[in-house]
Formats: sequence, C-alpha cells, structure tokens
Amino acid sequence: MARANDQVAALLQEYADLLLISGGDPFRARNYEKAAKSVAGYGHDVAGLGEAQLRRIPGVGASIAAKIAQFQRTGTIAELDELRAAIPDGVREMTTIPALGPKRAAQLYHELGIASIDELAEAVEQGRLRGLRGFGARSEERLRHGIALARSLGQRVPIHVADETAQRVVAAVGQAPGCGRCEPAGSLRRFRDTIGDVDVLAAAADSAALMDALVSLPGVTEVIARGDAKTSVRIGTGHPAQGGSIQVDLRVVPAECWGAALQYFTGSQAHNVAVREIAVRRRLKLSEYGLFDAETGDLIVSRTEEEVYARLGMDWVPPPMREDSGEVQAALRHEIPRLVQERDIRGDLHTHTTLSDGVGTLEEMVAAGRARGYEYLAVTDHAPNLFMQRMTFEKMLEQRERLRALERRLASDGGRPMTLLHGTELNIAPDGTVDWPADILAGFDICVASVHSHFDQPRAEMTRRFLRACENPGVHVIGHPLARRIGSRPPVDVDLAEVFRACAATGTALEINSHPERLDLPSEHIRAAAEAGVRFAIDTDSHATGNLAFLRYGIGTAQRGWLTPDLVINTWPAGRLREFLRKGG
DNA sequence: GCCGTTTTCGGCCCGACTGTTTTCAGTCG
Repeated sequence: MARANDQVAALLQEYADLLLISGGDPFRARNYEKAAKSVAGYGHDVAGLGEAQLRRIPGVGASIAAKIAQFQRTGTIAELDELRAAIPDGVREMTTIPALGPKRAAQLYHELGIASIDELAEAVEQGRLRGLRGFGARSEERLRHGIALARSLGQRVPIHVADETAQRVVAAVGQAPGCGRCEPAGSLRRFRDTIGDVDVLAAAADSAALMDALVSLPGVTEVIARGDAKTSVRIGTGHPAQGGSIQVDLRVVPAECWGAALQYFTGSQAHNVAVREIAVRRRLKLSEYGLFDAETGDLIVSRTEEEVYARLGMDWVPPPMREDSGEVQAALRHEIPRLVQERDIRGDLHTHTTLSDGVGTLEEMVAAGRARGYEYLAVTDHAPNLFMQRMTFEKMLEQRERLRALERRLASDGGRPMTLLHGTELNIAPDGTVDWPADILAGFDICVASVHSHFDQPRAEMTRRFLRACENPGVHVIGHPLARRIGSRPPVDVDLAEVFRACAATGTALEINSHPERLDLPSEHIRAAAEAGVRFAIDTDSHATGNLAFLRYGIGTAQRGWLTPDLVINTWPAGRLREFLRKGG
C-alpha cells in the first residue's frame, strides 16, 4: 500500500487536473498542484494529522486541509467525486499525450465524445478530427505520434541513465564552434532520483552550430522543436530496459546571461515561481535573461546565480534544495545550512567483494578506495542467510585475516595508510533477528543489516522487524532501509516515525544508499529522520570498483534532505566513528 | 485556493515554440 502522503498527493493532483479540464480557475488548479507536490515531499506522515497540523504544510490552507481530513475520515473527497462523474478518467489520461493539454482534451471530449486514448487513436485513424477548430494536418500527425509515445514509454529514467545521456550531449555541444560553457541543469542538477527529461544549458552568441550538434548526435530519433533559443530532441539512452529513450532540451543563451539562465533552467518550477514572486514584490522582474527593474526594464544582474539570489536578499540555494519546500524562506533569513559534500566523506561503509556477489577482489576494492583518498573502508560481504551467496563462518574469518594483513601492508608500502574495517551485510529476518549470534557479531568492526526478503509484510510486523534490528547491539547501520528498487520494486510499508525514534534511541545509523537504482533512504524522508535525531551513513553498496563513484548520487540525495556533515558518521575521523560503532557498549 | 517587511483583498512567473492563426491560444518547462 502506498504511503498516505502519496495517496493524498495523487488525489490533489487529480483534482487539479480535473479542474483544468473542466475549465476551472487556473490559479485554483495551480494551488492544488502545489499542495500535491508539497504533501508528497512532506517529511511527516499525513495520516492522523489534524486540520491545524495539515495547515502547516506549505500550500495547504483551510479548504485543502478540510479535504484531506475528509479523505482520512471517509476515504473519499466529495468534490473530487463530482468532478470524476463529469469527466471520464480516460480524458485525464489523454493529457499525458505530448502536446495535448487540458483545453484540447476537453474540446475533443465535448465536441466528439472522445473519452480515452484508444478512442482518440481510432478517431485520428478515421479522420474524424478534420475540420475541428484548431486541429489541422500537423496536429493530427503529432497526435498519432504522441499516442504511440504515450503507449510505449514516456517513463522517467534512473538518474545515472540520464546522467550518461547528458554527458554525451555536453561533450558534443561543448565542442561546437562558438560554444562557451555547457552544463546539465534541470532535475539532473537537483539530483532527483528519477529524471523525466535532460536539460542542458549552453552559452554562445550564435546558437546555430550548437543546435546542429544536438540534432545530429547519434541516437537522435526525433526533433520535437527547433528554434534559436531552444531545441528539443528525443534520443536513445542505450538502456532499452529503462525507458529506451529520453527527451533532451538544449537552451542556448548569451554568455552574460549565464547565471540567470542557469537559475531558470535548474528549476524546480515551483522554486522558480516562488523566487520570481519575491522579485515581483520588490518591483523587479526575473527571467532567464536576468534580474530587471520592473519599471524601467534596466538590467540589474545576470552573470552568476549568486548575484541573482543576493540581489533578491537571499543566500545562494544549493540546487538539490530547490523544491519550494522551505528553502526560499531559509535563504531569505540567511539560514541555508552548510550541506554535506562529496569531499567530506572519509570512507565507504558498505562494499562487496568476490567473496559474495561483488566482481572486484578484496585487494581491488581496497585499492580503489585508497585511490579515492579514503581514510577508511569497510568491506561488508553478505551473510549466510542470503543462501545463494554461500557464505560461511570459515570464509568470513579467512577474509578477516586477509584484510588485517592487507591493512598492515598498506601501512608499510610508502603510500597513504588506510584503516580497513571488517564488516558484513546481515539479513534482517521477518522476525527482526539477524544471521549470527551476539558473540560472532562482536567480532566485526561494523555490521550493516538489511531487508532482503519478505518485502510485503504488513506494516505493524515490518515495523517490529526494524525495531528489533535497531535494538540489536551488534547492528550499526540499517542498509537501504525501504528496500525499494527504483522502477521495479516499491518501498516496504513501515512506520518510519517509529523507526527513526528507535534509530535515535539506540544509536543505529540509517544508510543513504547511493546506488542509482536504490537511493534509499529516499530524500523525502531524510529531513524528518534528521529532526528525530538519526545519524546517517552515505554508502555506495559497491559491487565493483567503478561503483564507488556512485557516491555523488547519495550525496545529492542527502543534500535534497538538507543534511549537514555532522550528522553523517562517515564524514567523521576514524576514532569518532569507532566510538559510534561501540553503540553505547 | 493561498497568502501577506507596502496587501486580510486582489493579486497570483515568465518566455519559447508550434500550429493554425490574420493576431493568438495552447502547451511546456
């Protein structure tokens, strides 16, 4: 079952969509949309919150709070049901077709009775759209194409897939004649866990060569729009299983606009709206071309993001925080926290070797960690109860000896010494117990414990399972806490507030797993966990030497959760870390 | 429907691109 916040957010979004299709006030609809996003990203579970508490959520006022409360009491919202009765769900589904929005979907429904994507496809083939006001031959072709696209894919892709595509685009466009800077922006720069389309910003006086470089890139299957300032294409990702293709938007601006354009193109849209409203209140106007005096039109600043924010009286806002979830107010009060950075990390506390399911040997993984400049590295191969790994007590002990010997060699080979921690990744059984008894666990430097099976336990059982693992003095870190696989496995259903309390009380850290298909604990829960007093480990769960570089995605996720370095145990020196790992014992 | 270092009422971000348009509406981000 989806968490209550997601259910409520989906209903509010649906209400906003139906308002627009029914021709309602667009500002009202925008508010419901904003409230939906706000609820989805809210760190606390809305289930059981009263109306007064609900109204503390940004964008939720008396009316929306009452609707959420009504949903909690009755499982439905009367006004939403009325709109549902007036507009078939298929009409709303039609608006997922690119270039078909609420107005034209409503027109198709009212004038031709078309109420689903299938009916629309049929009508297009029968030529029934011809003669309809506003629909010409090109519209018909776009719809035909858009329907195929909506049916086949249109999915968001994991961040590393989008990242690879962005790097290809940046490499090609950056080499085009006349190109100055060229960088990814959009949700990629904000480190969202999935990416809908890739946004790339470039600086040049003349954009033609840059646009040419994009449209002629290998893998481009379609040019969606082409102009002097902006070009959009669809391009293959090289990952057929993960969406197959993705839209790329290239925006080209004069170099002197770089800061304003980067601010605009990074988003999020909600953040931009909030920042631009601040500009309006100060008799200014903010666009991708700069910050202007609203009266005279005179340019004030545009060269750097820092200047733009500063002129609005704000701290510069790190891109991962730009979701209109309180960062605008924090920036106005000059209270933007110093977020954890990749360079703060002193070591990885969750890695695998060929002893279990890794593809790098112990020596290779340690060498790769040393090459990254780590002060310490934990090797945490799987424990026996994940049976396919064929781990045994003897193999584990033998690895420990090899690891200690390797650590001694590192201390004497003239290179940087590195502390090696012998660990394991335990399996949290359905009853909350783990693979080994206390005396064996005590022999490890660090134990990560994770859920690897029985993902669909009922919430109460799942919560007890986590609490028992936290209370185990031999367990130091809960690995990939929600056990989700982005795009394939939903998060487990667990009372996170209870888990956060238990982690804080027992000195058990929660992992922020950096693998791009996990990113777990997800960013939307991190702030609430931090407020509850939880400590974190930002790890990669590396199964190969190259995976250690996934750390940047975990860092981005932590930054989305406003995390500061003092709450992250693997930013600490080895001595302080060892103190934490004693877990009060 | 929400919200307030000019407002408790009257606003609500801003611009690019497309298609079907004789001047603009719709869609998108």
